[in-house]
Amino acid sequence: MAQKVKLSTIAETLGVSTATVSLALRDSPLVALSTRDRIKEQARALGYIYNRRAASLRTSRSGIIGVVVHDIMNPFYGEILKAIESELDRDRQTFILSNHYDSVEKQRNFVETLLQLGGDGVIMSPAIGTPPEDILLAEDNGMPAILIARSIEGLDVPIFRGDDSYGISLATNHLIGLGHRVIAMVGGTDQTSTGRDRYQGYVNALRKANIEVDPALRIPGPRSKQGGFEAAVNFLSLPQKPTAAVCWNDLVAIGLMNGIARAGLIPGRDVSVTGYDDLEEASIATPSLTTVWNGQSEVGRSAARALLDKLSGSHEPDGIHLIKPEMRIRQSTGPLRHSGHDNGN
Amino acid sequence: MAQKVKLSTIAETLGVSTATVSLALRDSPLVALSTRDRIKEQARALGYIYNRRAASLRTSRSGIIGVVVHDIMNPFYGEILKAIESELDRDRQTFILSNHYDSVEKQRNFVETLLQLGGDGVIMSPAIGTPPEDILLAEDNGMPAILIARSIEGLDVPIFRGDDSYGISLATNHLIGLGHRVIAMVGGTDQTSTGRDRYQGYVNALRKANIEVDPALRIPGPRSKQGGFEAAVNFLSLPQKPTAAVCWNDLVAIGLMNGIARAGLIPGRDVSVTGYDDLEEASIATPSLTTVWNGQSEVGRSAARALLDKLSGSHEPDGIHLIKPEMRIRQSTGPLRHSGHDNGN
DNA sequence: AGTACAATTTAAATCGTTTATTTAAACTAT
DNA sequence: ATAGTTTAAATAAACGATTTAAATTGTACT
Repeated sequence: MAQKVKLSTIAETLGVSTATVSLALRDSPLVALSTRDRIKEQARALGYIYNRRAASLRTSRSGIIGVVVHDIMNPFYGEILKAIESELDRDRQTFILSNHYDSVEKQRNFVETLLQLGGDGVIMSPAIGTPPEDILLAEDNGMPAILIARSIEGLDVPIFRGDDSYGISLATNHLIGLGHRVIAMVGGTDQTSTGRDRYQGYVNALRKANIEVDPALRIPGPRSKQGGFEAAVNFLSLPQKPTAAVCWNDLVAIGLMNGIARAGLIPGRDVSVTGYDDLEEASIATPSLTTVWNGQSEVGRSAARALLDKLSGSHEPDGIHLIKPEMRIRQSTGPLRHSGHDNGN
Repeated sequence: MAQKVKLSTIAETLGVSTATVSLALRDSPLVALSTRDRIKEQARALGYIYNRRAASLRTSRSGIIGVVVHDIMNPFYGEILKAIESELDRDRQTFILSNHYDSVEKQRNFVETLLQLGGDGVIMSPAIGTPPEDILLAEDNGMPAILIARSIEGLDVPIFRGDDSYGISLATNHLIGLGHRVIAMVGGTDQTSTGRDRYQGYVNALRKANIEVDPALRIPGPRSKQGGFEAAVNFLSLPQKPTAAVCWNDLVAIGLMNGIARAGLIPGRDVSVTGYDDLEEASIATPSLTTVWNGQSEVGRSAARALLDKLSGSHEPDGIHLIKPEMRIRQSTGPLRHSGHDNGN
């Protein structure tokens, strides 16, 4: 590798000062247009590469934004990330992505690393059990945080997420409207705000329809396709013989449908299943999945926008921003058939 | 935010020099153990945060490694990324992830950004049409590159990938062994090395079994679940009435099976379908998918390892590293039934 | 007491930018 | 011409760490 080209290399070969070069490359009107052109041309010719760490050392803006979620391979987060990416790209910000897999420690390491790199801000879907201090660590060191998808108690940081309680009640009401009375809830956990909200929404909808809430109809845990698949056994052997399932998300729903199909029943006919999120996949599943659109792209876009606005000082975001979910009715739900799924028993 | 704590803050409050503090925090034997302890304690007490950009300005090692692939939401890359992540984590390297969506320009921007940030190295699955110069840009500026999954002609950079030609011939042979003679190939593109290799493997296997290769049986294009789903229509209306499909990857296969099911046929019985990659999802699909394990975790792990070794100077990797794929037989393939999929016509 | 040696600590240069302040040159207006 | 403006470029001081040569201190031995 040839000697590294830096501002001073350009300056020397052109017989000007580094200050002039620095200003010229950033198109400052302080340097004459003709000089600017000469300098830019030379920079290109020499293959100059801007050294951001040197610059940010001086300016204390790195152009780096961190994003940490449970699992970037999970399509739910994937859709959010895609929206964040396109919003940040537009502002020419570099973003550093990480999974925390719900490990508070991994998450803290990430925030720490980001601080070391001089990150300008961070967007996070906090790990289960995140103590407020871990978020404050960022804020206190001048790196504003925005939360997505999950809240943290006792913390005043802007958050963007879907209205889970309302959303799940949409799904539940849809099933009730189809005549179902024994409706299970499959997946999720009480350890996240999202989990509690969704269960609450399910309970509320049942109550409002005067259906007794049977805690045994809840199968907590699954959050993945694999989990939903495995939960099918459990679901099919519930003594109350549910005719429908409100699932934690689309992945669980698809997994559950696969499990149900594997047992010889036809999802959408013998058992109605709703998902949550409306992933791309929902519409091509077999049967296509009735689900609730959870505004992933909206969450990602507006969280990123909020952070950028805060950084540029143009607007200070705060409080909770709830995106209104919407029902998407497809083939995985249908009217109650009186045989139920136990083959006429 | 309180005044920023830096080395000199610690030095002053303790009455030592910044040199001592710097050395102490990195556990240099040059500084007395007692002093080291005092300094570390103070650093903790003051909430000191190491400034990596300042340090790397001096040391020219940033601890940043870039990874760019087609689409991180694609589970195939997801599994590779997971392996890379865990390997880099072990070495406490930060990794910056990006999609290029097969845009050469987006990919070049990423490399450029990485250079600006002082990235130590980059792992890439190059975008379609990547000119060798774009890789050399990295190498020439002291940032070694390692390729994964896809090759680039005329470039001497280490690469790790599955043996596509061999792998796809495994799948093809499996179908031939089951009695199938009219076997379509669904998905993929000639624009990547992978695409050409896989088609070649399919052709070779057919030839070796003395089956005539009919170009019309190739449905190029699809690489996603959605794509496979849509290709079903096309597949089912081929005049040669194929009884089996070798798919580009698991996603296409699953999509295709969904499409086939939607048309009233039963995949695994009426039409045999093979996937490629052996994603987690393959085993829970309905029917479970016969596929070829493509060594994603192995590719990711060894590519990361190779880069780290190169950076540490302990070993210089080079050449092509082919991972041997393995057959995974499940329920989506079965013996040829003489009715074919056209309902006895 | 003087010397040698090891164990600690420090001063100062350096990494590649940015930016406030100066200087120099070129115009303007009297 | 001269003082006053504008415009253009240069100087030099940061930013926050690392690193090496040099200085300081302490110990041991003759």
